[in-house]
Amino acid sequence: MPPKRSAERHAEVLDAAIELIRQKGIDGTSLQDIADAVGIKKGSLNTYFSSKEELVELIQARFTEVAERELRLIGERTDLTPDQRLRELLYFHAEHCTLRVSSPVLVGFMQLWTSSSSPSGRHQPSVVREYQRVFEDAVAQCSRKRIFRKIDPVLTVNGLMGSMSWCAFWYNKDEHGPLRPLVDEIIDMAFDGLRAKG
Amino acid sequence: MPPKRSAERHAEVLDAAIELIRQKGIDGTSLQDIADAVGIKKGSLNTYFSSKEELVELIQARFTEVAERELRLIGERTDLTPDQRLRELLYFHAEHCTLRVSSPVLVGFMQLWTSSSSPSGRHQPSVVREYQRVFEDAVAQCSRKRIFRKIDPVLTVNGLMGSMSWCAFWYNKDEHGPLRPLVDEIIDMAFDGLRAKG
DNA sequence: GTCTATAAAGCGATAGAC
DNA sequence: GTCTATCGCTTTATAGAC
Repeated sequence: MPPKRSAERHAEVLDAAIELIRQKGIDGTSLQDIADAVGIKKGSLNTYFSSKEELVELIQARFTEVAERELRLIGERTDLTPDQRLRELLYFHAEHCTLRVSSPVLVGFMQLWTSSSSPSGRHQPSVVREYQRVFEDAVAQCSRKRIFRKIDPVLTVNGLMGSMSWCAFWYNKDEHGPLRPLVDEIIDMAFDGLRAKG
Repeated sequence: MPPKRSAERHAEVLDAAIELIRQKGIDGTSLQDIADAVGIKKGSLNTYFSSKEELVELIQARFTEVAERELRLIGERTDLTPDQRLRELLYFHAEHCTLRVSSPVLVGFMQLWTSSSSPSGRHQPSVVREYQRVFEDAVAQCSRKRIFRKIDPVLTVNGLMGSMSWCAFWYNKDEHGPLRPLVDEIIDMAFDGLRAKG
C-alpha cells in the first residue's frame, strides 16, 4: 500500500472503523478487521491511534460532536413552535440512532457515553445527561406554552426517546422506505397524549 | 470441588452464566469467569455444554421460554379489559428488559433472537416476530372495541415497545424506586394519545 | 464429574528495517 | 508512513488421569 497524506488516511481509517463497529460492535471488531478494510497492515494502525481504547474515544468524540452541533442548530431555529422544535429534536435522535449508529453498537456507545471519564464521584452529569436536558427543556417549554399539559419532563423524555431509539432495532430502509414519515406518525400518536385539553 | 448431582450443578452453571452475561455482556464473559463463579475448573464446563455457542443458545432458549409463558398467562386473563391487557403485556416487556436482561446484553439478545437459526431465506418470521404479534393483536383488539382509535398496530407497537425497552437504559432501582409506577405513567401518557375521541 | 495440561488460534501492542 | 516480525496474553476447545 502506497503512503497517503496523513489527514486523508486518518479519515479513511476512522470511517472504516466506524462502519465495522456499526456492523459488529466494538468487541467484535479487531484491529485486523480494520486494517483489512483500509488495505494496510495491522501494525501500521498505530500511526493513527496508539491503542484500541484511544480509537474508541476518537469515534465517541466525533459522535458527540456531531450530535451537539445538530442539537444546537435545531435549538437556534426561530421558525419553529416549541412542539415543532421538539419534533425536530426527536427526529434527529431517531436518525442518529438508526442511520449513524446501528443497534449492535448503540448500547456500546450509550455505555461509553454514560460513563463519566472522571473516576471520582459516582454519578456526575455526563454528556448523555446534557444531551437529554435539551429534550427535557423542549418538553418543559411545550408545557409552559400550554401546548402540552402539565407533565413530568424527565419521564416524558424517557418515553419519547425510547420510541425513537428503538427504531434502530426494527427499522430497515429497504423494507420500510424513508424513516421520516414513520417517525412522524409515532410522534403524532405520542404528542396527542400530551396535549393540553380543550 | 466435590461432584454434585448433575441437574443441580447444571442449573448452577446456567444461573452463573446468565448473571455474568447480564453484567458484562456475552463477549465480555469468558468461560474462565463462569467456572470461577461456580467454583469449578474451566475444563469441567464441557460437561454442561460443548461450546460457548451452545451455552448462549441454552440461555436464549430459557429467556424465550419464560417470555412466552408469561405472555400466554396474561393473554388468558379474562378479568382484564383489552387496554388493561395491553398494559400488562407492556409492563411485562419493560420488566423483562430491565430486571432480567440489563442494557449491556439487551442488544445481544435482540440480535440473537432476531437472527433466524435457519440459514436459508432472508427474513423468516422469527421468535421476535411472534412475540411482537401478541402486542399487535392486543392493540388491534383495543381498536376493535373502540377503546383506541383507528391506528396502525405495527407502528404503534414499535413505539410503545421502544418506550418500554428503553427503561433498561435509564432505570435504576436504587435511584428511581419501584419500576411499576414509572412504567404506568409512561403508558398513561401514551394511551391518552391513542384513545378514541369523545 | 472433576481435575490437570495443553493445543490452537486470535488478540492488542511494539520494535526496528526500509 | 508502511512493513515484517514477534512478544505476551487470553481465549475456546480437547485429551486423558483420577
